[in-house]
Amino acid sequence: MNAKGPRIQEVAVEAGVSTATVSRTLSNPDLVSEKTREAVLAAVEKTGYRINRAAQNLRKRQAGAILVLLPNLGNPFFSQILSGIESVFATSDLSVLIADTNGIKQDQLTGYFRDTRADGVILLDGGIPRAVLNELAQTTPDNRIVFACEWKPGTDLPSVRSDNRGGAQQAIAHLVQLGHSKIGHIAGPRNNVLTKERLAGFEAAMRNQGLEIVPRWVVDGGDFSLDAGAQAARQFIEMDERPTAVFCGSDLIAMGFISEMHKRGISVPNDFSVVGFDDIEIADRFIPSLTTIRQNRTQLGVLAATTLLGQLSGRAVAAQDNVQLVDVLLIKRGSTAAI
Amino acid sequence: MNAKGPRIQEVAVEAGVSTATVSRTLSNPDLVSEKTREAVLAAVEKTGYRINRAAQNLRKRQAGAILVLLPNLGNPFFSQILSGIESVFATSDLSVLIADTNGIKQDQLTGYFRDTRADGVILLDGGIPRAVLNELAQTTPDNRIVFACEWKPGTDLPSVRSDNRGGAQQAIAHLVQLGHSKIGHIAGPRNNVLTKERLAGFEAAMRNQGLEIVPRWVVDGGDFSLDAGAQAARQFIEMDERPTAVFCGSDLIAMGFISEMHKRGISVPNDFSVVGFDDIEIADRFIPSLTTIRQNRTQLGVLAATTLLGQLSGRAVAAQDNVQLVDVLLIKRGSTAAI
DNA sequence: AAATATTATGTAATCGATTACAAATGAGTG
DNA sequence: CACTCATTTGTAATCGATTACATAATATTT
Repeated sequence: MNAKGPRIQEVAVEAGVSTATVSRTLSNPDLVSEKTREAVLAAVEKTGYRINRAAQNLRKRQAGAILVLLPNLGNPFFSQILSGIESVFATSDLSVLIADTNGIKQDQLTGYFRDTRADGVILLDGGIPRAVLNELAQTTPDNRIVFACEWKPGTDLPSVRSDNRGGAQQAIAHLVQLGHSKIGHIAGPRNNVLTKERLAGFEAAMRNQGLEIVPRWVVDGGDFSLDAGAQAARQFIEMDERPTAVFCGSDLIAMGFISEMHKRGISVPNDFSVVGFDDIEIADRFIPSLTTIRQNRTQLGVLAATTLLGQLSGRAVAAQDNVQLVDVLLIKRGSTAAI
Repeated sequence: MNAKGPRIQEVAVEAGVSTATVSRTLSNPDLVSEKTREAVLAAVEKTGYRINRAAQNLRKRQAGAILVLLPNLGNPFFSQILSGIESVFATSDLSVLIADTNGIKQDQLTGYFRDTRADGVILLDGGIPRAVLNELAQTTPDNRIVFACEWKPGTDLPSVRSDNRGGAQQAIAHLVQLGHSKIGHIAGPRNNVLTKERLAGFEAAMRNQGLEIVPRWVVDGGDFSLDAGAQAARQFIEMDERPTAVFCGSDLIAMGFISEMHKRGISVPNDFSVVGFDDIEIADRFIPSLTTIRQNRTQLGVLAATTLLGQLSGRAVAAQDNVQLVDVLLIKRGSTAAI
C-alpha cells in the first residue's frame, strides 16, 4: 500500500543490536547504555526509520488518538477551542480525531472506543445523552473523558469551563453602572447548561442590585444563533413596555438582535444597550462594536487537552480540581451606552 | 488498558466457525454461505464484538485515517468545509485527523505518512512548501492527496475549488449594473492562489466592461482578515480621488473595511458600495447586510472527501476531472446600491 | 457415474512493534 | 578470588486481525 520504509529490524541490523534494544532506545532511552544509544540513533537517522503506529498501537493495546466530540462542526465558535486542543496534542504522539455529535449515531460513538480508535475524549457537548455517556464511561474504565465548555450536570467527570455565572454578573454590573435598571435577558437553548448558568448569573446579579426581574423580558433563545437573536428582537418589538438593555446568551444572539432591531428602525446603543457573550472575532468590528464577555477559547482548549493528557498518563485529577473555571472578561465597546 | 472486549476468536467459537470465516463475513459477506453468515452475525451480536482497528490496520498495512491539513484551525471559514468532509467519512470506517499547518513542522507532516498515521490528505492550504508536497507525494505513491479550496499551481494533484474568477466577474457585473464605473479591489494575501484568481477575474471583468483599472485602487490585503479590510479602508480614506465601489477578496475584509469606514463617518452603501466573497454566516446580519459571492463550503468539503475516497479505493481521477469547479452565487444585499 | 468446476471453509503465516524472561556482562565486596 | 547485585542485551512470545494456500463440499458437465 504505502512505499514501505525500513522496519525496526533493519535498524537493529544496521546498529548491530536486537530489535528489543532499538525499541528500548526509542521509547525508554535510560535502559540502554550510552554507546548503544548513539549507535541506534545513528542507524535510525541513516535508515530514515519511522515507527509503524498500527503495530505499536496493537502491541500496546492503545489507539494512539483522542477524539474531540462537538455538537456542530459548522459552528465557528469551536474552531478556536480546537486550535487550542490541537496545539497541545501536536507535541505528543497522539492524533486528534474530530467528530460531530450531530450526524453521529450513539452506536458509532461508543464504537470509537470499542474499536480502540480513541484512548480518550474531549466532549464539547453537554447535551450528550446520558445513556451514551454511561456507555462511554463503561468502555473507558479510567475515566478518559473530559468536558470542555459545556458539561453534563450530575456527572463527576473533569471539566473545563468559563465562569459563565461571573460573566453574567459582570455584564449586569456594567449595565447598572451605565444607569440601566430595566434589563432583559435573551437566553440560549433552554436545556443547555451554559444557558442555565448565565441565566442564574443574570438573576443573582439583578437581585444583588435590587432590580426587578420582569419575566416577559427574559426570553428563550431557542439556540445560540443569529436567528434566535432576531426572533427575540421581534418579540421585544411587540411589547408595550420594553427594557432599556438586554444581556444576550451569545454574541451571535446579540448581533441577530441588533440587526433585526436596526431593520425596524431601533438603534443600538441609542435606544437599547446590548451585551453579548463569547467575544467572537467579528464582535470588535460589528456596527456597533459589541460589548461582550470574552471567553478565552484557546485556553479552554489547552486546559482540556492538558487535563486529558494527564489522565492518560495516569495522573488522576484531584477531586478539588475536577472543575476548572476559566476567567472571563468584560469588554466594553459600542453596543452599550449610558441611559 | 481498555476493558477488553471479545476477540474475533471468541466470535468464531460462538458461531462454530474459524476466525477466517468471521473475518470474511464481516469484510466480504459474499464469500460466505448464507447460513454461515447468519450464524456469524448472530455471534457478533451476542458477543458484542468490535473489531480492533490497530490489528486490522497493521495487517492491511493501512492507517485507517485521513488527514485534513488547514492553514489555520482558528479561522471559522474552514469549519463548514470540515463539516462537509466529516459527513462523508462518517459513513466510511476511516477516521478524520485534523492538523494545522501553522504550528506543524515539515518533518511532523511527512511523518504522518511514514508513520502510517494517514492514508490520504485533504489539503486546504495552497501555501504548503513545495518541498513538503514533494515529500508527501513520494511517501504516498498513488497520489492520495486532494486539494480543496486552495491549490498549488504547477502540481497536477486533483483539486476542488470554487469558481473564483467567475465570482469576481459576477461581482463586477453587479456593480456595473448599479451604475458604478470607478471600482476598486481589496485583494487578499499577495501570494495566495485565491487572491490571484479573484484579482484576475476582477481585471478581466473590468476590461470586458470597458472600465479603467486604476492601480491605486487595487490594494493588497495582506491577509483575508478584518484587520486587512480596516487597513485598506485607511488607505482609501487618504486618497484625494476614490472609487465609488470596491470588490473585496473576502467577507472579513469587506466587513473590516465597512467598519473602519463607518468609524470615519463614511457610510456604506451611501458613499461606497462593497461586495465581499465567501458569504460567511454573519454576512446576512451585518449592518449593512453584505452583498457577496457565496461559496458552497459544505459542497467543497463533500466533493474533496468523495474524491479522496475514490482515490483510496483505486479509482484514479480522470485527467479532465482533475479540477472540479464549484459554482458560486452572487447574493445581493444591502452593502451595494445604485450610484 | 466419473470428471471437472465452483463454492465454502479451515490452517497457519503474517503485519511490525513491545516486553517478559533469560542470559551475559561488569562492578563491588569481604 | 569467589560471590552478590546491578546493568545491559538478546530471544521469543505476543497484540488481533487478514489472507494465501490447501482442502472439503457441492454443483455441473459429459
